[in-house]
Amino acid sequence: MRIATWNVNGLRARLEFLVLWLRERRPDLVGLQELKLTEEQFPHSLLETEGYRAVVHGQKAWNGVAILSRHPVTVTQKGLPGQEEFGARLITADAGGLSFTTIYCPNGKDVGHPDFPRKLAWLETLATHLRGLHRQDRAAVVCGDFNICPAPIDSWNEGLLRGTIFHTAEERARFAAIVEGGLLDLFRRFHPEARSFSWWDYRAGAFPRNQGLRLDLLLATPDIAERLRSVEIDRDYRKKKDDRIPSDHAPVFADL
DNA sequence: ATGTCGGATCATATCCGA
Repeated sequence: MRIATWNVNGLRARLEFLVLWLRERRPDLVGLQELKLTEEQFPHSLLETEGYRAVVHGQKAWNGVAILSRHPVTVTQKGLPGQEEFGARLITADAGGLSFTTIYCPNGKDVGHPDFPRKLAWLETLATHLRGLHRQDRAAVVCGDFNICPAPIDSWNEGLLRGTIFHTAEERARFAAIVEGGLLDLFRRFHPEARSFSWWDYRAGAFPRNQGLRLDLLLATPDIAERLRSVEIDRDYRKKKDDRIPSDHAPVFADL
């Protein structure tokens, strides 16, 4: 089974890219973030012709998450309870014999911005919510755009950026509390030393210079980590394809 | 070079968020 996460940065702008990727990689289960559309605008029928059912938690213009599945999928949660005012950023479904959650963490903007403490509170709420979810003691995946560099190795320049957004001790402590609830970072488990990134700013030639961050993660319970065969950051799909503009995030996928 | 995107609007140019 192939599971994946991808921040598409606007599904309507990325639809051709998404279809090409689905055809080439054939994932079974995909968490998508930053749809930037309402559920009514979601291209259900087009994706059905590609072999995918979808559950969607959307909103106008911003945020929005969805789960695509080649197999039957049942939504069990839309939205992070208590944090709804921060937008449509969480969805959970049962599919493929596991609980699959995808999240889009608030960006936080910078450490002095009012959104920064709100981001920390959102992460604390997520940790508490996931502990409740995982108390059911079943196979679970939590994936998405965490908007955190989990460790110095996950940044192109920790020395320059330490203490700035994505690189603070406060964010890393909230992230540690999430994984300490019983989740493993599949990419880091499979590639303990790799300096690989999943996001590169559109500006300043960041992608050709490989000035990126690893913000997009597949977390899973230990029973799933035991089944892990490979994990890959799909850097090819951060590249322009013909005249199509890529998302600023690459997909990440794992084979179980 | 804070150099680019996607989406919305008091729209065909400018803003906001990332």
